[in-house]
Amino acid sequence: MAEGKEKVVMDASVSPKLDSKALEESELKSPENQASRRRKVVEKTVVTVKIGENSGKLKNEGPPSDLWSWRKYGQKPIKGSPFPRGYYRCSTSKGCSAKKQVERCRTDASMLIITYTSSHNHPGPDSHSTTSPQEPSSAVNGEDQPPTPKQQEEEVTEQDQEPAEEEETEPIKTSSEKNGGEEEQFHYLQSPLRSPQNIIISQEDPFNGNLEKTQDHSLGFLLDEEPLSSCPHITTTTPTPPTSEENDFFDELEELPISSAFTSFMMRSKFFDEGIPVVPS
DNA sequence: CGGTTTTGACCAGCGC
DNA sequence: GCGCTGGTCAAAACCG
Repeated sequence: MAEGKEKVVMDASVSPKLDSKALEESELKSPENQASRRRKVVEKTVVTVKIGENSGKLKNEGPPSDLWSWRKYGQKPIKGSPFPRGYYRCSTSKGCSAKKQVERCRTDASMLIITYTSSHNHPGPDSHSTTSPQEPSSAVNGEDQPPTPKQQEEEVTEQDQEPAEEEETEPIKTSSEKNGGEEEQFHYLQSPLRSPQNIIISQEDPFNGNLEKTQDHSLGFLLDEEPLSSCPHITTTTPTPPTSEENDFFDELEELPISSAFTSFMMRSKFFDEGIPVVPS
């Protein structure tokens, strides 16, 4: 169980690419590909973000705060989920095939599940901003796409359209045991990104059966039972109340688009490959 | 005026 | 083979 999650994260270190490249190419080549890529499996990066706190400014469903601009091209209600899923495409660059799906955790509206597909084939919007002191410089080798060195900058968001359904739903209070299991994730997440919230990243590799299994599993129980543990990779709750010092620190961070950092971070699979301090036990 | 968002319809893949 | 669900496109409306 908990291990599953870890696994997910770990697997995340798999390099995400290949497909995306092929995809891009095919996509550009002919429109027919559209059909082919419809349900094709592509590398997917799943990020779970807790927006409870941010909801104040981020409202609800719009965590998409990468440095890239996203254009919404569709929205669909998903079976089994009271919340619709939004489909976004990168509008920063015309040829960019980066896409992402944003949906809320069906049981915990404060949790957002963002699924990134494909990667950007262009440098980010340029944030000139420091290259993020949080990321290890060793991660600078974009072996795949131009690693956009930027991370925080603005928060984009959407507004809450849902009448507050469960916005305040109790954040699955993970008990201590969960904490233990999640610890790793938390570490990993917090370390590199320093995010005060709970962000879980998991990457789905079509080539990796493991992952799917894990996810499936989570989802399975998510759909049928244990409505409480809803989010597949969720984790939970604020683990530790930051001390005043940290609090301050977090406070600042909160102002930063965490997701953005996250995204960029994820985009750089390199980072994943090398920066991940987490290790399977 | 340009870009983005919204909504409905269509198409393709997947499961039964 | 059929039905269902998910994903994308296209047109219209809205906003900055």
